[in-house]
Amino acid sequence: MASSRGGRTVTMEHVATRAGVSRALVSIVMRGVPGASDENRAAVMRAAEELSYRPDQRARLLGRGRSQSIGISFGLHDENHGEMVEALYQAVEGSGFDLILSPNAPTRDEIRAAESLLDYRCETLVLIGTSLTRRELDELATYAAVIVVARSVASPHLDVVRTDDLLGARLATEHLIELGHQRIVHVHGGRIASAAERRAGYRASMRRAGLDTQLVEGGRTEDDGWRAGAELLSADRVTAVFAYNDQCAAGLVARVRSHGLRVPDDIAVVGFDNTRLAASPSLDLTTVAQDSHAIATHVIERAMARAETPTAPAVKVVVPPHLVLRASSGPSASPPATSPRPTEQGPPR
Amino acid sequence: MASSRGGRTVTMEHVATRAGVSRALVSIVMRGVPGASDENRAAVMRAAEELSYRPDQRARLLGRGRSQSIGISFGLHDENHGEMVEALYQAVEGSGFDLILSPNAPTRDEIRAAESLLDYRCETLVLIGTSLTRRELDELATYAAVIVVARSVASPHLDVVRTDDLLGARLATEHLIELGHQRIVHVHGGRIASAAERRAGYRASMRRAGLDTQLVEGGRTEDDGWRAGAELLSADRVTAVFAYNDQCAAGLVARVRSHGLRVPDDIAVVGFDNTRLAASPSLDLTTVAQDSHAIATHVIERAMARAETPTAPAVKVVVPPHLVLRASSGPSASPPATSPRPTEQGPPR
DNA sequence: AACGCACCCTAGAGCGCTCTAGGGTACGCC
DNA sequence: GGCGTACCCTAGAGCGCTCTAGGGTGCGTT
Repeated sequence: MASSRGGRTVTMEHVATRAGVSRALVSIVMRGVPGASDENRAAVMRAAEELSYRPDQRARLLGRGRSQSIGISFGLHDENHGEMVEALYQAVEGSGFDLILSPNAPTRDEIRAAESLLDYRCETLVLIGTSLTRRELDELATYAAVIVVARSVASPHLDVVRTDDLLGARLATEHLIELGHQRIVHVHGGRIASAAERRAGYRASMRRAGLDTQLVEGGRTEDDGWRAGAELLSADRVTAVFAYNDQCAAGLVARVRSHGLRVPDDIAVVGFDNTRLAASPSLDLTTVAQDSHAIATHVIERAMARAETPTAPAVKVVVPPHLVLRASSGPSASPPATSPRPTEQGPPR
Repeated sequence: MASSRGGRTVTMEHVATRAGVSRALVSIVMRGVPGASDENRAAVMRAAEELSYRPDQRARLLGRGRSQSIGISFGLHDENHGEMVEALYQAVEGSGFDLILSPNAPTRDEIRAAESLLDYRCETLVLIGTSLTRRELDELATYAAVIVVARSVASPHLDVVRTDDLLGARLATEHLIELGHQRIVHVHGGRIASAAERRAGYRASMRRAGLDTQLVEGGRTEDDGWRAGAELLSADRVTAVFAYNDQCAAGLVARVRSHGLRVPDDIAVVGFDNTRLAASPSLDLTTVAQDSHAIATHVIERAMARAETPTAPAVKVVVPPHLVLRASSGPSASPPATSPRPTEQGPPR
């Protein structure tokens, strides 16, 4: 329609000519900075509108000395990362910065993803849940400011923004304790990012309550949860589980349900991350929610600060999560303690 | 490190100086085109290496007349889109084209996503599973070539690459029929993209087998499946279900299992899309797999062709899917045929 | 010796912006 | 009238590339 000037792209020059002003003035108007009369401003806007002109982002960034863009590396298949990315888009709004996405996936490793970001001259690299080694991260940090999200790294060159996993785990565990559960198992995440912190939180809460800890190897996927579920079924008198994350919890729930047990009546389950999955009616999972908006805001803030003063010492931000109560956790069906056989229903024992 | 030249970015100029040649020669070498002696080529490569120089992608694209980049709009939270994006990255490899991602999400609508792509002067817009109206699509098509993936649009301006949903639905349905099922319900997708085709495929297969069709309103999410599951439970003698997609199937399975029914013994289930979910051991879902690699290859091919001849008539490519057999489908537990009351329930027709 | 022809290489003009420097004007003030 | 000050506006030099035109060189031919 009023579009691309007969196939060719419309440039600032066209707008300038049409509005009867210089290119520079068009630039001023398009950037929304002061320095143009209201009349001309209107004229330029109209001309731009009529030609449906949109400034070329590449040229704009090139012309400006700096790129004002933030590169995001994220896991294409990780639902949490999706949430983070969405929050980042909201947080960056109106800051003048631009987000450039570079996904990593089984067939596209993180190094690759990061390099492509570097090629676009991003001032800052935001790596969500990265599994790069500290060495690789430090190397990257020589090319651009690096911000690590959702994982803790003790490098002096790297800013880190992450959820307080320890606190999250404590919230989850204490919730179960308050419900009267005593045999609470943690299906943990092994060596995955933040799994250690979650274990520590679980342990701390259990110890404080004078309860025995019991760990079962889990992981991040439903498969892992499914497998852990089998182990739980053969364990004795477990009435509650705190899983490494929602997906793991989902697999676990599926397994115990397939054995005729009820959630939460026979076994209460709490997850972590508050993914879409957790909210689904088939699961309705109590879980620990990361505050992705707060995290995103911090990330953008850090990214902009870094862009100004690249050499400032690394900043570590820890954001508290909160518990989201749903149906999967409930009071322990078993009488508080001492009774011999708490569960009457569960066949597998 | 050997990095960014004391904080400042290293440009072609630096490399040229260090290698003792002109900028133009560096350009030639970096682009890998003929026109440089082996000696100089080596010298430039070495200099670039030593300075760890990487060409600025923005400048490169700007300098070249065309952008050689393909914009991808995809659903940030849609697992299938993730698969497609990954396949696209593989397909674009070595073509000289670049992919630019722009996600859409609840807080970032598709128009927004597409516009940002336009700002980067993408030559082609690839819209995965778009829900834009045909009018909006045509409008977009005036700015750039548009390729619609995973949805059929009958516009003369738009290339379309999609899975043969009708065939997929037939594969699924006929599989269940061959297993001996007769009361096969389709939990459908309403007005969602490609839902109509899947319904049609289901109907066609059922009719051909002389069986009565029975539709239940489903949707794309687990919630939808969960709800549909309830309806199924109250329906009589349904032995098999073909669900709109895997997520819907998952919710449905969760529901029927929670009522003590077994999959596939009491009820067989087939999904669509072959998502990660379908492969998880807790589901182990028979499903229809889209051939995302074939689709991606076609998309890239189309994108490049479009970039050359923008005015060529629209091309519609339909890619056949295939059935992936897993545990969720199995022989019908109910007696083969002749039973007296085929349809006692099915209102929708 | 003059010419044709590869083959390398470089100068320099863009690409579509941004932004600094500086040129006008209009107005208020002494 | 001279001067300072605001305010608009424009020329033009980049930003870091690409790519066309054209300048050498060396070598084989006539």
